Amino acid sequence: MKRTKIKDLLHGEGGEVLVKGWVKTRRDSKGGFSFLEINDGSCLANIQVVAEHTLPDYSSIENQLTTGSCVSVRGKLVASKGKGQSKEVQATEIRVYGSAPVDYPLQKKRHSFEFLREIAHLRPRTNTFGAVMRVRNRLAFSIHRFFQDQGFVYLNTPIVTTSDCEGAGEMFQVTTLDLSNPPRADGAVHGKIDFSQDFFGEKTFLTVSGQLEGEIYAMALAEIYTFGPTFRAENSNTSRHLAEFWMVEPEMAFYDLDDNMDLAEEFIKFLLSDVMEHCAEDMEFFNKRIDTTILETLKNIIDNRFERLTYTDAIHQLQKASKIFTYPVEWGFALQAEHERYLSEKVFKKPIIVFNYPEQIKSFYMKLNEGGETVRAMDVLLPNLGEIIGGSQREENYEVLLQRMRDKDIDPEEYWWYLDLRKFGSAPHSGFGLGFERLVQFVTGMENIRDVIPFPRTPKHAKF
RNA sequence: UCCGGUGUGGCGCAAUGGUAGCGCACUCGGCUGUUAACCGAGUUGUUAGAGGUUCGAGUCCUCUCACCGGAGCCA
Repeated sequence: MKRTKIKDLLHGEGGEVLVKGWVKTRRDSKGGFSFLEINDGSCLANIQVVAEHTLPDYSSIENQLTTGSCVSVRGKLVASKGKGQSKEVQATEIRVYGSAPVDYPLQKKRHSFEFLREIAHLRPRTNTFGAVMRVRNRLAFSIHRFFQDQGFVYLNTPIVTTSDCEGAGEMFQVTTLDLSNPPRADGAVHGKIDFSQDFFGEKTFLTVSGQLEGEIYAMALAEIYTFGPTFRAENSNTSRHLAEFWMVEPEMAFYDLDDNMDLAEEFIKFLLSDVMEHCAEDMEFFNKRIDTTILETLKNIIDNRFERLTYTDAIHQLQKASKIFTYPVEWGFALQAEHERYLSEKVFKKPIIVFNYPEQIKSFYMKLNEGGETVRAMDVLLPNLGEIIGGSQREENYEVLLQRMRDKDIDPEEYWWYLDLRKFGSAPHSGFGLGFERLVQFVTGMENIRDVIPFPRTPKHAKF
């Protein structure tokens, strides 16, 4: 007999069923039976199993039916005689796959997320992490659907790369050299390490972004997107940063900055409404237990147009604010978290897109506006979260790009292939990057980014 | 990395410088178509580590470690 998932069971017809899952809790009745709450991860809800103590072999398995144990239950799906659930399984046979001794760390009560991080191998069995991972899964799925429906090509960019100055952050070096005795140039004991003897014959790193490679394929397939892991070796200790995280990076030929912003806004709205529709039960849970405003917040975002303002207008808005900021508000300086929050949370009270940033504070590949003071960069800022998307129209003019690289001390030799894209059949194009974990964080209302990825990697932490 | 905070039974938390306690979990007993069940009893601690001040330190001081929050960097 095939196992029925609890998700399907709860809408099922009744009759003979086979359920397999983990015991959340057991309540004994001296009326000669016990209640088992079983969860199999297919949904948030448990199924209640009624276990008569007259079942064959019940006495021999009774002390194995503990919180955390894994069981297989054959029985009949019937209407529940008790309150609190409409259906339950009247067991006719219970088998224990694996019992859980009393030192099972998950108790029938709330645990702190700090504690659960220490037991990352067991935390998926909690309500919260089950719900987070189902939502995360749905978001990943709908990211693909959004782009696939519009004919974008899913592109896999390399994890190991030789570019070491994309400017996105510190990089993890990848090497197979013997670190206790690396080969040295000209044999000197303290000479420079000779990376020509390394696995790839030169210095290599884990990627910080697939954007530049994405642009290559956008210059052939027109519309592509990447969705993969990225790595930053920054010593960032915040609730919004990971050393290993997943990023979505669409890159589109023939898109200008306005098209880019349109796509970003449409993208976010699509993802939010999709998850509200398809993860309704889990989202209700978040709204009840994690953040009581989350459903309202998401709905607001779906229903309202993102406020778009230039960096210059943002500065004006901040300058006329009565609030005293810790960091100076002056044209040419980067917007600080406190500035971004003030704009999205206090002034506009909704997502905002700031665009046309000063040229000096943005990357070399962003398209220079006329006048040369600003570049066509844009950031999507969400209330309570901050930056979720960063993007730009790319510089497609060969000479301008070359000059921008020189101005920012970037060796054009190293990016010869990137420059070639402007030399041979250049085209206006744009793209953006979305931090996947930040999206999951925002949608679920979870406060710490370490709790929306199965196994978080942060400074001094790579366990599991 | 900087600033601030926290570290006490398995988990969540108390404790003016003066005998380390409560809730949950666990064990035993009672009760019940139960719902984070309930009622009664019981077990569980080198108070993160090292040093110092003091008659006396969980509490004050110094250092180390870990974790949390905020900031910077960014997605």
